Amino acid sequence: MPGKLSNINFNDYKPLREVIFESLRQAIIMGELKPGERLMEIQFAEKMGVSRTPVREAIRKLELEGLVVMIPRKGAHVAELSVKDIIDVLEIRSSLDGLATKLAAERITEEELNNIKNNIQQFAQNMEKNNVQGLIKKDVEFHELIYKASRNEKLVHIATNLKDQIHRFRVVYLKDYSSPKELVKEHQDIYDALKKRDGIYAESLAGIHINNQQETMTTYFTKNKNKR
Amino acid sequence: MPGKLSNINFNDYKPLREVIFESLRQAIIMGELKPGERLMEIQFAEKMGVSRTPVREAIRKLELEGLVVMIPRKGAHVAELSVKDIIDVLEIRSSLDGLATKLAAERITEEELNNIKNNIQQFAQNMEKNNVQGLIKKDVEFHELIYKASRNEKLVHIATNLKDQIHRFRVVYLKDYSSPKELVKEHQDIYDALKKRDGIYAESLAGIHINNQQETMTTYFTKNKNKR
DNA sequence: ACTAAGTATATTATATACAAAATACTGTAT
DNA sequence: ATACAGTATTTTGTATATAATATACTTAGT
Repeated sequence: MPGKLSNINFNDYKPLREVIFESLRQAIIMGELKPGERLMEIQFAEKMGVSRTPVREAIRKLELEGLVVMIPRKGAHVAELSVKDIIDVLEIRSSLDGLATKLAAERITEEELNNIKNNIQQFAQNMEKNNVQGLIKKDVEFHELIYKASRNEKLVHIATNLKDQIHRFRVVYLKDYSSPKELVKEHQDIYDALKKRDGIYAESLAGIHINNQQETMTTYFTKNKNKR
Repeated sequence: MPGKLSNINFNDYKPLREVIFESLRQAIIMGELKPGERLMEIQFAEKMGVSRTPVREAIRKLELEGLVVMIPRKGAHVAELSVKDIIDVLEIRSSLDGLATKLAAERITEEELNNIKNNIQQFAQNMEKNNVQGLIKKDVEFHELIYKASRNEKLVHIATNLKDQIHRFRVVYLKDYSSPKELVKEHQDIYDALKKRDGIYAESLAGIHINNQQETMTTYFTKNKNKR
């Protein structure tokens, strides 16, 4: 068989519902669809030039993921984000990041350690350039790298979901209230612990790292209470 | 307004898709639908006397929950359970049970503590009667009580999902390989720590509790390796 | 018997249709 | 103006229809 053909994947068909699912999901995570905003099937179907059926199926999945709330016979709307919700998510993340980092300390490869090293470097570069969007991206990536190194797919899945649930909000507060310098220091410390394969220390550092974020976030909310 | 009427909830309408979702979900968790078994829309639709539409929507949700795997254009089947999957789930549970128990130590009410006390008592009764089904039920309930006391709804949601993903399997191994006496002791210790509001100790006990289950499970698999 | 091509059947993916409920609108009475 | 009843419109929930793909079933050739 000619080499070229073997590179083509004939099985990359993706159902419409999946495309729509990812599209709506992204729109919610990125804040284009605001919390509380109604999701009307016909509207999306027409905008995308498809029928209601695949849109409905996409919304069902988003509902289970917690990004969308359904009220029978009334329809779906983007899930609201209360302060309690965000604290709840960060509480869980603190624990799961600890676990992921502990597992990563046992299972991470040299290559993966290098990827993390590079990530920290790039984070620092974005910091110098005052590139907030880039900072967020690299911060998200840092945690993804560690989760992947844990070799626990379900853990990756849950963490991704939790991260996405509060991403809309992170964009807001990370911009104004966190200090990237501290973040980069914390990332560096975690990396060092991973490199030394010190699971217990890495675990506690990761937990503290998220707890710090929780505090930053709480500060943000007490200062901006009036805006709500 | 007459008192009687106010007790009636006119808003208890549940869409068919939800009924079907829960029904299929239960069938998978309880093992009536076996891992790998195909889920064909028409079949279920006819059996339940409905159209394919609500069945499809139910399956989409089950897919996101991880109980069902979809292959485009080929259909859905009940997710298989590898040993790795179960270890992964228990790894996460160990961490989350620790978290839930720590939080519960801070937030649990006297009434909830009593419920746990009763639960342990009932567990012991089932043990004397050699009632395996009852044991499993009370064991599940014990953990549910603690999760609820954590006052973190998302944590409850995730833990429920994880629990259900491996429930089919638990039924098998808990019957033959775990020693209820140790379980009751561990539950009792966790209860004592909660009562004393000793979060740190309660957390570590809860983690160990799940790790023990993981070991029991590993033993089960090494002994039954040939059967697979 | 075993394979391969061709055909029939079953199943999924999507679109459309229709009933029932929710929402928006309109006009009337106060 | 405000509240309310009644109607029109929109939207959801479910059923059905249709096209495309996948699976099962022949049957011819070896």
